[in-house]
Amino acid sequence: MLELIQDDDGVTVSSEQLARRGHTTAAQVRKDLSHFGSFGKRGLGYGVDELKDRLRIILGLDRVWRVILIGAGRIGSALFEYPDFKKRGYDCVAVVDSDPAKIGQKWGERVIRPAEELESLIKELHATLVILAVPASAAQLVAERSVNAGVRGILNFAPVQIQVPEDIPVENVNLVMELEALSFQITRALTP
Amino acid sequence: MLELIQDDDGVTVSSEQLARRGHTTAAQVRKDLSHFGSFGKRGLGYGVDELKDRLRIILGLDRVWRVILIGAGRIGSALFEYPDFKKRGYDCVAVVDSDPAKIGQKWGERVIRPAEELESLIKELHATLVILAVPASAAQLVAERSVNAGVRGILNFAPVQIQVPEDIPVENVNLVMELEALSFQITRALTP
DNA sequence: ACTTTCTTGTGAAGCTTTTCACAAGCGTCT
DNA sequence: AGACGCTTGTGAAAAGCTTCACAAGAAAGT
Repeated sequence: MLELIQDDDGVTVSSEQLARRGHTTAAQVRKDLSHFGSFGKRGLGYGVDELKDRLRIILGLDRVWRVILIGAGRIGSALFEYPDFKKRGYDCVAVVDSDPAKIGQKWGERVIRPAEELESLIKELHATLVILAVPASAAQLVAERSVNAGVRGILNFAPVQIQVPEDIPVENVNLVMELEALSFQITRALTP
Repeated sequence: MLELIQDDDGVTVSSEQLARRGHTTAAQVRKDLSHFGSFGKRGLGYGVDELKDRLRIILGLDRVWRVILIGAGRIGSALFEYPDFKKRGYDCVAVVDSDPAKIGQKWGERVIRPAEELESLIKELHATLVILAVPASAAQLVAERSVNAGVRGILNFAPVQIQVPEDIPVENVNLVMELEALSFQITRALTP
């Protein structure tokens, strides 16, 4: 299991220390990292700087990802304001919405564009990812349009399972499902 | 793996059909469901109504969960406005924030309460879950306070791993991590 | 140089999850 | 009633993942 390594100011860090932070075991950390080559130093651990660099490359964070935000509602605005979005290598190159009242509004430096321009924006701005922050009813169509225009991955906040070609990764974030997972765990703990 | 079954208007539904919706396999669906008893009909599939009822009970959705929203910022407001929050059995019984400028504001029928009242609100309103929509720096402390006051589960939107007793389930939602998962998958597909 | 103390990388063992495969059951049609 | 077409439930096999355990290497002290 891949866990994000939080910032650390030591010079080296051992698998044991990483395990505690990442809520896993030392053996697990070592096995995970060994899949990507062996860059630890025996007796010492992993060099923090080297580890960060390697992870950056492994996760594909050595490049800037161009993202289009689809949907300028509450969720969209929450995401847009997310503190270290750009710092982490994600550049929101456009915001689109289908509501005429919102089109033209300025969000920071971005002007909200009409949804019709989605395809042309993806192509012209070379966007690689889209964030779907639209109502469930619109999600599937917008996802298809995005993929057809060349998007490579989708972060889906709409509470539906969208169907796209297998080679397009989709990450789903669904408040109600997360809550249901909690409900299930608590319920199961009560009735064994 | 448990997948939520979307609405369906047929009378029965087969494991095959469920598998397609849930992005899994027919055998998987049958095995999952069989853990909770055998209520399918051979040759036909599962009765849609019975399936819904059973899942509702299994997931613990036959009761109303009392939720307190901690943090009335962008993310908090997006969650609060989530369409079928109450319809799905979650009742947001209070909203708290530490910003004096926000305290006293009305969100729908709820008045934003000061963060100091967290413990007393949890106890008085018998809240079972909290949604953490606070900055990363405040998350751990607020989580501990919530657990000590009797909360049973946490939905964490702060971009940190919080540490709580093992018997308290935590679901994490972290925008940047989700994006990094996409980055990783796309990168891996490009460099095999 | 040698011993001690760490810690990695990794084969092997153990465990969990997923897939396969098929008997058994249900409904329909003849 | 019997044959046929479907679909479940579930052992058994396969695949995947986690933990164990330990040789091998690296620094530091003697």
